Amino acid sequence: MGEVLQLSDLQLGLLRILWDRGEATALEVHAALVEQDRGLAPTTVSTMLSRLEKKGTIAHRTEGRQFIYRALVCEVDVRRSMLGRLTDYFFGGDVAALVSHLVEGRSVEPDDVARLQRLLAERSGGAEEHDDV
Amino acid sequence: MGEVLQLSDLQLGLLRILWDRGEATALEVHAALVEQDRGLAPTTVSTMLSRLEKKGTIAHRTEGRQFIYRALVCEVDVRRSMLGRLTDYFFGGDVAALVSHLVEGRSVEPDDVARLQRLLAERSGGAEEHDDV
DNA sequence: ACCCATGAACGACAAGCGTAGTACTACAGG
DNA sequence: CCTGTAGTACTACGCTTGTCGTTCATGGGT
Repeated sequence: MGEVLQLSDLQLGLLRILWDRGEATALEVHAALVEQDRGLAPTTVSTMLSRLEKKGTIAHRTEGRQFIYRALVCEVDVRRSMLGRLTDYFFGGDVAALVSHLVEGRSVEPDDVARLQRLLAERSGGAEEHDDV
Repeated sequence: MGEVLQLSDLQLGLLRILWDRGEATALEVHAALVEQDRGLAPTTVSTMLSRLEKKGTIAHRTEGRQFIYRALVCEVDVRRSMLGRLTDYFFGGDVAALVSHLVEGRSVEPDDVARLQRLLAERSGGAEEHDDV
């Protein structure tokens, strides 16, 4: 349905800030960026924000002379879309293959394994159908 | 420890071809691209290949007057690196969280769930240590 | 009524990507 | 020896990103 969104690091960073706080002025976004050691000039942030808006990813309303931005795409969608791309690319769209890869990799702790087992059990025992993501 | 590789779609596509066949001339790469409906001029492919080489991602040797390219990075590394980026970004580096997200998503079939359960069982019961990815 | 500060708008610029045409080189066949 | 041809090198162009500086508008304080 919606276009496949292809976001860069910085763009994702801006979005994340908007997701985290719902709305923010350009200056707030800038401040947040600075806090995460991402030091950019305020104007740079504004520029990025405008461009993102032009693409329809975010929008703003005006309050006094400040712009208050908010995201138009939700994190889940972006996440899904970017993950989907990777999945398609490296695993031919086979999500299970991707999961295997992850589980086989070194970075899953025993605790997590247990957690995932529980999750899968729920899933397979599953008469329950959740619609939420 | 190498640099974090940030590859675009097309770049990944070229790499994939090299990974699949080990080595290939520019023309072979072009042909392969065409086969996957990615119709580009041969010169475009060459250009891309050179740029990739300049960045150290691939290399070539000369045979006659043809260049035979091969990848200098392996698929596993690229996969890991790109996946890692996403994981860090969307799940704070928590691979298990990513796996949860995937499993909770709609696209895992019952068969796969079973497969994954087996995998996890192996993993938790696991005395066996495989080194391969 | 005037000036200043604050913040948006506009313009600029370098680098990298996707795309491709044209120039050059060197081997092969006559 | 000369030429055709195959295949790389060079150059170019438009577009997006990251990065800002500079200008412009406007509302608030004196």
